[in-house]
Amino acid sequence: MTTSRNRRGQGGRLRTKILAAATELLDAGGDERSVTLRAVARQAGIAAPSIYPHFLDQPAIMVAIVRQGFADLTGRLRSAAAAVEDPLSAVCLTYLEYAQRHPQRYRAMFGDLWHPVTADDPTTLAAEAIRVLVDSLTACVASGQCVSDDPALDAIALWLGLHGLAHQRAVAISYPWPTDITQRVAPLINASWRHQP
Amino acid sequence: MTTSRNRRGQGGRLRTKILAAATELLDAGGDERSVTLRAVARQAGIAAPSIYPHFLDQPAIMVAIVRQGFADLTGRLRSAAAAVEDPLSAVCLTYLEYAQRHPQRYRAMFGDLWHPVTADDPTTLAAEAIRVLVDSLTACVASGQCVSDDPALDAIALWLGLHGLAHQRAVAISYPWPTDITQRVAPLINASWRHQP
DNA sequence: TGTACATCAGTGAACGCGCGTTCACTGATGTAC
DNA sequence: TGTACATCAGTGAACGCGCGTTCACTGATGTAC
Repeated sequence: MTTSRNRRGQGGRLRTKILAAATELLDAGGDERSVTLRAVARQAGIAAPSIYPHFLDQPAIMVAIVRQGFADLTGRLRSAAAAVEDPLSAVCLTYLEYAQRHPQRYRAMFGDLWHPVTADDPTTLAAEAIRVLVDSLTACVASGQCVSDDPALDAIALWLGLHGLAHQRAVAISYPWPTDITQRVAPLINASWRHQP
Repeated sequence: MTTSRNRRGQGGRLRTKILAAATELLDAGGDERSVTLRAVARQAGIAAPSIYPHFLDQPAIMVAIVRQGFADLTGRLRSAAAAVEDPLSAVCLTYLEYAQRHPQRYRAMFGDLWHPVTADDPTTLAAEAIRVLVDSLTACVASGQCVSDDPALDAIALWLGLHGLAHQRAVAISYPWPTDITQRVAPLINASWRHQP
């Protein structure tokens, strides 16, 4: 892609390129096994050892993808939560939309075994995204549009339903889902906490 | 393990042993990447080429594990569905129990990308298990214990909720789930279709 | 009953491959004087 | 303004490893006669 090397002091730019190449591989391959260090280097058009100044080792690349995915998802959810009308629904739909738009990334984020090691491991990152849901539900209850005697728990239950749909959609690409499953299932999932009009 | 080779005509027995070894590896390793052909051979205490008379190639081993898992799960669900009292709840709890007892197998069954190739590919096998849920819900409606205007769709929605919980529990082993999450979430999930007593 | 032989379960050694990682390097870029 | 030099981005070749798979084989088991 780029024809010349980065200028002095701009070496960090390659990191972005590497991460983009790795994400492309994940999205295309549909399997994190295809995100090997050498494959990433090939995709980025660089020599394999050039990755090391930017990533400690091969797993670090996957970790970076997952972190970036969570940052992206959380950002979108926060934007949705700022909607004036029915923010809770907006958050739910945004969540499902993200998973549908980037199924492989979603799978990598939520389908991998989570190894809590550092402060910003996937568990923590996921909790951040879920917190947006909790806050939305809490606000919904506070405004009297929803009812719940335990918003935190109900939000987790709601998230489990969303995750079930999102994950299974990301996995079973060829399963003959009804095309309107989101519209039909999403209301069912949170019907318990929502006043019927 | 076994000290002598199988007798003539009993060669098929090794297949069982290989499959058991592969399942042990999956359960222990927590990652299907550890189920390599050579690792399976080591675990079974045999030479690597000895696997070939029983499995076409390495992926065939994983396929066999998944198929066996679905057969096991579907069998348990059918038993639960035969319960005299509240069969639908029994089916749901059995489902969650299976996933909790064999998290790695559950992940392999439902977390992998599903490639529909043959008539008994994972999609079909999963549909068989889900059918038990559909039938239970339908029976529940027929007996007047539940209400639903579209049992097939509601059953899928119910399954998505179950799957969300089961899968996430299988993945986030260290996540601080409330210990009573099954009891608290399961009723929420299907509250919409169940008459309150 | 004994023996030659076909069959079958399982093995050991070897292959080529892609992987992650290391090492010494190249050559352009900026800086000190 | 010119030049020597340190720095930095990125490379090419090589390593050892575990992998999936192949091949020719061994030796026990059953069977035909």
